[in-house]
Amino acid sequence: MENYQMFFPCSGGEGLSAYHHPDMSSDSGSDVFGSFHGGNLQGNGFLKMETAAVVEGDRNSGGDSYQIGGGKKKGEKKVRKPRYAFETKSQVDILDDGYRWRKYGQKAVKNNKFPRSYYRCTHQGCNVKKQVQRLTRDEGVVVTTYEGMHTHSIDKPTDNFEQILSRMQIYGTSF
DNA sequence: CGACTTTGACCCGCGC
DNA sequence: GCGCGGGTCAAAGTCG
Repeated sequence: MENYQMFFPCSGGEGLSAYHHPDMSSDSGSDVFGSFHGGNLQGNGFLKMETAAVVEGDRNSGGDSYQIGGGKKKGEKKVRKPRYAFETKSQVDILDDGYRWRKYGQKAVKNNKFPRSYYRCTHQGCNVKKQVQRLTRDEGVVVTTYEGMHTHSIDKPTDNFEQILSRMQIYGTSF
């Protein structure tokens, strides 16, 4: 939990640099994930994004009255906050996307023997959460689920991953 | 000394 | 109503 940074930003730029965003000016959000499915990152095998599933889509994600255990629904009928699940092939659990995350919990999942970690953006007024879970079948696959959207600029300049994050923001605001 | 991780307990929704 | 599973809080500890 100390040298994950070495994997990602600059040193591990190979995997990230492989992801070339064609021309993402402001076409359409759906095209974003189209790129993900295209498997542009598979070139290296170090980092690969394949699945991007939007579980929930909602109107407000930034300044909603988020209450703990108040009205959280995970069903498909009741939408609360947009959630984006990314299946990422990585050796490390922590995917440093440039933002600052603070771990606030860790629970063992029933179906997985690996615990799921809960992270929260440490920026003020930013209620973005993310949870990282490793698959039991493939310990090299990490599922990162983002919840909410960042209302601030990126904290740390990461090579090209920043652009990926930008894309995610664009896609998120579309909802 | 500040920021962050760890870990147990608590809370809540849901199924039985 | 109870138990289970999942999500979050908060105190204490750790690291830079």
